[in-house]
Amino acid sequence: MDNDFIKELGYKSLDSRLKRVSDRMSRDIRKLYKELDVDIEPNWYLIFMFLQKKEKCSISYIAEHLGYAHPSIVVIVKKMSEKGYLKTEQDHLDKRKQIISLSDKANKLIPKLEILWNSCEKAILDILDNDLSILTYLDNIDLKLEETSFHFRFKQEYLNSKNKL
Amino acid sequence: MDNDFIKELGYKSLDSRLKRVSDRMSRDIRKLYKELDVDIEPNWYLIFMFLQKKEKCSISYIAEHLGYAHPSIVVIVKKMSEKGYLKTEQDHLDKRKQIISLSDKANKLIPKLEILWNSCEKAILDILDNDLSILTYLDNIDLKLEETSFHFRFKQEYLNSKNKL
DNA sequence: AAAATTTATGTAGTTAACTACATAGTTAGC
DNA sequence: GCTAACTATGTAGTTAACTACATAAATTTT
Repeated sequence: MDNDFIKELGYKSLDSRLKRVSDRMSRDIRKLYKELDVDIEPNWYLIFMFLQKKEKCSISYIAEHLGYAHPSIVVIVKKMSEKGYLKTEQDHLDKRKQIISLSDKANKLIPKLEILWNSCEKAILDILDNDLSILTYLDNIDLKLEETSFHFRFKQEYLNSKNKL
Repeated sequence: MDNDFIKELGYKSLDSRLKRVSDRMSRDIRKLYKELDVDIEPNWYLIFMFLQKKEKCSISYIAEHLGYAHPSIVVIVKKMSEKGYLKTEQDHLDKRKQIISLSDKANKLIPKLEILWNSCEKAILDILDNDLSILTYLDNIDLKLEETSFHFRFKQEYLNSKNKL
């Protein structure tokens, strides 16, 4: 874009900037999934991959390790189960827990999904010009926000400004 | 987070990673706005700032220069007008167009908002460790996606993979 | 000058995240 | 062993973006 106001604002609009990029990417991913008539939602890929690695685990375990709030995972797991991609069994020791795992249907589909995931990966690598150092910056942001939340930082800066007046 | 699966996936989950960071930031910004009982929505700041610069312009002009779809702007402008922060008049030459500008109420509030925006800015600068080079990477991603959409890139990679089989 | 196309705005419904709240089961403290 | 606190899951409603469609006005084509 020629006159991109958000870009012009620089770091001031960092969150809008990040949101805009990720929104564009997920929109385009969704578009191709639709075109190819894939039966799964784009945002299920993290759950598929995580369960490939972990095999069996509970909803809150998934939420914690993906860094999402648990209701987000509850909703995705519900949809994936309805489509037959997940098996759920109750934990015998702790009856509150649901033990989630991939179904046979999921395991059969995964090779096809992997072609899709790998293509997406290549497209990402391409837009990054094979330079992965942006990840270092993202790691650092994550680290800083873990240390002290953005809410706290923002609030402190605000209170400082008020005191100076 | 100790075991962060999204981080572990690296560039493969770039879009989820970007989304997660921006979501966290906007959530925290919203939280402080609520705490301080500010009468405006966090995502209005781009419109306020843009109209400070442009003074008068149409909805689609705003949409184009912020890089959003027009209905997003329509909705925000509607809410801001209802709260009395925007004036709208019909363009005499082109009766389809609405000419939008900041109201007196908006101009009176802006000094207070600027304290907030500046504090947010400082917090962002702080999490970036005063190193703005992440912006260069984002600029580059924007540039690449402008050249060739992510949808096209992803599709090409997918078709290539299919042909190789 | 009529018809076709394009542009500006608006509306309705979708998505993927969230918070706040509810409920049931588990663990800890006394 | 009862009560209180915590944990796992689930539900309802919110948010900010979107697409698809609708309509009216302006512009272009024929």
